[in-house]
Amino acid sequence: MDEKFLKPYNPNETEGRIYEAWEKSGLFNPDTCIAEGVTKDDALTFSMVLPPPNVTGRLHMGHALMLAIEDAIIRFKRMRGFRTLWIPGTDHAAIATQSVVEKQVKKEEGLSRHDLGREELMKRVQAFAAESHDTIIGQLKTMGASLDWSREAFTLDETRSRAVRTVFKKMYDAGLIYRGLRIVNWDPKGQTTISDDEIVYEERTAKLYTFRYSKDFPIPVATTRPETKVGDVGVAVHPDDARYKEYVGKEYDVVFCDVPLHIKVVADKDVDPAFGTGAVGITPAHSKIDWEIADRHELSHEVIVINEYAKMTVPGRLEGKKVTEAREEIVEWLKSEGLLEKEEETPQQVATAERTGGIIEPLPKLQWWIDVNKEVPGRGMTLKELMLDPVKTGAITFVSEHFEKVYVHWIENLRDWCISRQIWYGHRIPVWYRGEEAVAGEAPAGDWAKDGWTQDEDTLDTWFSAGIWTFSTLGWPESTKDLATYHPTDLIETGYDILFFWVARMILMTEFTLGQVPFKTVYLHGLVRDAQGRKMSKSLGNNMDPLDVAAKFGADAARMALVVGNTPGTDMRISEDKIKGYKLFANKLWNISRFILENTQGADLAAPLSEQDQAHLATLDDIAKDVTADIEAYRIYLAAEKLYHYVWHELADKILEESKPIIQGDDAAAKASRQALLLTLLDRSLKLLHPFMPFVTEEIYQSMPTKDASFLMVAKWPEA
RNA sequence: GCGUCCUUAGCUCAGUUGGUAGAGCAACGCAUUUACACUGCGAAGGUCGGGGGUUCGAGUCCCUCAGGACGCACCA
Repeated sequence: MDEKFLKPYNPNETEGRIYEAWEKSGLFNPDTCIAEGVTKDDALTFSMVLPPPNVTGRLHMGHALMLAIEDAIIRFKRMRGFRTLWIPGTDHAAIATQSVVEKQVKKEEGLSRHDLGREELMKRVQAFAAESHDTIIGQLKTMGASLDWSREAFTLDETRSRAVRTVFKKMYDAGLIYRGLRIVNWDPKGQTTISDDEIVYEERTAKLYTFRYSKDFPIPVATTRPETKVGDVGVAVHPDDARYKEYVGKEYDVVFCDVPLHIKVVADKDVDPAFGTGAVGITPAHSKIDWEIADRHELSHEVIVINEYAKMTVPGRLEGKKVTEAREEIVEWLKSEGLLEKEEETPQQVATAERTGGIIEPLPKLQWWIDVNKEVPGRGMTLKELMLDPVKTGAITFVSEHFEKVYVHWIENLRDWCISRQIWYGHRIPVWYRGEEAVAGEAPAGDWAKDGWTQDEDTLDTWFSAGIWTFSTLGWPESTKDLATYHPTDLIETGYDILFFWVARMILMTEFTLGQVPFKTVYLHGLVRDAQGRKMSKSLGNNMDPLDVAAKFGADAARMALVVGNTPGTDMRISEDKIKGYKLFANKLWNISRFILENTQGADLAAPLSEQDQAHLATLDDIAKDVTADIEAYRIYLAAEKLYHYVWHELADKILEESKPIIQGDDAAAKASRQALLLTLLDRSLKLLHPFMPFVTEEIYQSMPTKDASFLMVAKWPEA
């Protein structure tokens, strides 16, 4: 027996060394597996992309959970003989990354991005991204992820950039990408547009003011934003509202807080007669719904009274004031003029930017959009329908079916996707202008700048490049062998919090570009919370660093703790106590091995098994059958638990105890049978446990007399 | 407002297609130079949120009520 078993299992001495050996073997790469005869040339494929972590810093426990699940599945498939590919990569994460660096520069040097300029800021961001990338790759390896590093990708590298430009052009030519002036979600803090999904609503109480534009104006109007009223061009009431019927169509000129306004009364069914006074002041430039109402009634869109810095632009007393100051000023003015009729508290959902926390200012802006309601040429369906179709037909299934309902509900409410951002880090919009001319896709031939062309200043939403990840990582737009072999991928595994951001966008982009689903199955995991059930956050100081956890208890223990009993789609709680329990389990397995190896020296593996021992073998066969079915059905939380239970309470507590007198006894046949049994049971247990605890099982396997492959990682899965 | 999920042992959670309730941790009793930086054995603990229905049979399906979490939404 190897002397290493005389000491308790020490993951710190083992895990790094094992990972290095795996990596060196090249067996994470399916091509090597085929070359070495581990995988058959014509084996079924199983492919998966790693959801690329943002290059914004370090990995958290959510990432560790993701890796534990995905690596378990990939290792299982690899051992079962599948041609298995798991592609690693990282995401440039546009706004997220740029804002981290901007904050850093502001803090350390007191400079804004405009002080630095586009080129210099990009240098800083790229340096930061490179550093984050290296940290993240190290963390992925620490967790034991068996990713094929030869195929690593980055959402902003050359191959992926080309894919982005190609998809953009294809959509542009199909008339699905358009440039349009609309009300956007403007983040004054981040100085960029954001999509609807990047908004976080915060519940606050606001004041609802009821007022009249002037003493002789016939209709009182309610608002929570008096400062926007200097931009009003109309008042809308419900068509059936008897109170105001006589005024519909009439026009009024008023002077409101020194600003001359021309107000037309219109009837629109979107107005709720029961709310406030049943009349809405229409501010087309600073409210989405007002813009639409103005559209329907041919009211002017031109009146803009707030700028990108959330400051007033109307000439006079309000000019240059922040919106909050202007609000107070106007309320004072209304009071002094006797125009304020009521002031009441009302609950309000304030739209804020997810990344910066800035309060969203709706502004009209010329932006790039993806039209989700227009028929896709040649497909007979809109993008919305293309997103729904594979889910409805079952081409894509969700591991927890209820997410299918959530997904459908979201799509039913989906509007056009704003894809342009006014930041610098990301894929520059591939459109070049010269006068009235515009070309999309690739830059005009020759020295285009000299020829009078300029490229669009904006960059693309980071989810645009993330949306094509399943095929851009396989080399598209080249028709590569990888693409033909591994796409559609089999499984996407990610957090439910990015179902809309990412999963939905991948379905959209892939259906459009390839006419394929990006993946066949969606497995969504929940949030990792602390022992009290709170979200982990910097401000609470309850963050757990996967690296610290791995250093203290071992990556195997962390992985087991994250997987056992954690049903897909539901949040889980993690504590050091729980992880410690699985460190003890690793040690238990270690000692089981020590006992078995110590007591089976020189044993005959082919010895005939007694009836009792055959029964023990059959028990494990049943477990193996169960576990295989569980993992195939993505119930890996059950598989891991069953194995834990078997190894500890069946193999150790019952069979090992029962074996002591047999091995020390005089019945040579019984002893030989039992020795062969113990080695077989241990061998199979190691194989079954490997996907969940890859390091300790590999380390033991290397000392097993039953060793039948270079690495346990590529040993054959025990099929009953 | 629309939608989704949760409520099972003191705590955290399982319970795959309906067949007389399970695990981990905690707590209790006992054992222990044992393969085990500990571990083993044993006992205890639940009217499965309330009510109703379908069924030979419901933690599991349907309805309803209550409490909690979350997602979406242009209520000015």
